[in-house]
Parts: sequence; structure tokens; C-alpha cells
Amino acid sequence: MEGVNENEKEEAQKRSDPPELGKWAEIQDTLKKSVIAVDDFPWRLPSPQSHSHQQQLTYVGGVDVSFSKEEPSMACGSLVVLDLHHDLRLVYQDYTCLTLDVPYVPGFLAFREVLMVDGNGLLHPRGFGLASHLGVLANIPTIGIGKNLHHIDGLTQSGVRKLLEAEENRANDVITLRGSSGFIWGAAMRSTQGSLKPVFVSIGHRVSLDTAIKIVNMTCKFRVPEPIRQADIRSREHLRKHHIGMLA
DNA sequence: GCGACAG
DNA sequence: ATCTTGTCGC
Repeated sequence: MEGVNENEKEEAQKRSDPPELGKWAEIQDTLKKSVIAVDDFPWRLPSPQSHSHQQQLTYVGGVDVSFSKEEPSMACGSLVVLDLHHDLRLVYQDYTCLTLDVPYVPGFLAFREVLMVDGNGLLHPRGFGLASHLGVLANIPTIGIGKNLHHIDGLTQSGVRKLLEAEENRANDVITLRGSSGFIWGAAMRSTQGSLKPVFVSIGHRVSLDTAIKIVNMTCKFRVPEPIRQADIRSREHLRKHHIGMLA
């Protein structure tokens, strides 16, 4: 027991973990109880033969944060909204630049990118990543998108890539991420033809994994779904412009 | 015990 | 996350 604490303390120093880390984990464990992991929204997915009177899903938003290399505490958050019915056209964009001095700690993204969704939902060491955090706090449906895999419950990037390469899965573009515990954390998808590297999709809040995968499929022109790709490109561009102006 | 570890 | 050059392909 004493040895465990010592090891954790050493690890914390190696990574310069902030002292509030324990509180952060408590907050996550509290908020995660509010996650809704099934479809819980008023709209229906676009479909050629749906005679439902519900409003069709039309807009998909994406959020991201970029950082300045020379001024690491300077960040730019972006929110973009794309129109599903008009070739994913950009219909809204907003940016905010601010300084952040909270360090990045694996597993605690939500505390660094507080208001802004580019990160996992349930696919997280404690089952409560940024996408879920944002979803619960804002009480909105969210989907988690990861470009890399957080190694948890026996899941590894190389292991997942092996599965995607396997003969039996050659045709499958989506692989369920079932951990050693049996829990389904999310899915790895080959979002475009011939892309070797998958994207990782997980439930954020109020959207089932099944629906999340469908929506991701609707928004993929390239490997990274358009809302996140646009948010990423534009926040970086905005930061570059604004940053030059600040130095002068 | 060591290393792996979203952005 | 951010830094780089060219390069391959549609």
C-alpha cells in the first residue's frame, strides 16, 4: 500500500502531474454517473425511406483546440457546424483564443480543453473522456472521436490494427472494441477506402454507439470526419493569424 | 518492474 | 498537441 503510493508519486513527478489530479478523477467519477449511453434526441437520421414526422438531423458540429509552438500556453478553440444536406457545407464558425497554463495529462483532457469535442467519450481509463464530459455539462448529444487509442483494458493500437488487417475482417470497415473485461468501449473504423489507420469512435453522451458510427460515416470525406477536420484546420489557421498580430 | 497511455 | 520536405495520388 505504501509502495503503490510511492510509485504513483514518482510517476506523477516524471509527468509533472498537477496536485489537483486526485480531485479531477473524483469529478470524473461523479459526472460519469450522468452519462446516457443510448439514443436520446428529438431528431431522426437522414434516410431515403423514413416516413417519420420527426425532424431529420441536419447539422453536425465539431470542436477542437490548437496550440502555439513558440507560446505553448496560447490556445485557440474552434466550433464549426456543417450541413449534412448540402455536401457538408460550413454554415457556422466561431473561435476563441486564450492562454492555458494547465498541463496536459493523459486521461484528463477535459480539464485542459474545458469548453471546447475532439477526444474520446466512454473510450477512456475511467469511462469518461472529454466528449462525455462536455456532453454531460452542456447536456447535449456528443460523439467521441480519437485519432489514437488510449491503451486500456487490454486494447492496443497494434492489436486493433492487427484485427483490421485480419482475413476475416478484410471486408469489415468497423471493428467493435471489446476489452479484456468484456466491456465494449467503442469502435475502430476504417473511415475511408484503403486507410490503414483507423479512427476511434465512442459514445459521448445521449448517442448510442450504433448511431454514432452512422453519423461518423455520413461525415467522412477523408479519414478524420469533416466536423473535426474543419475545426482542426480552422482553429490552427485562426491561431496563426492572431498570434502574428500579438507579437507585433 | 517497465512500458504503454486521447489532445 | 507541434515541428518539418517532399512526395504520392486523384
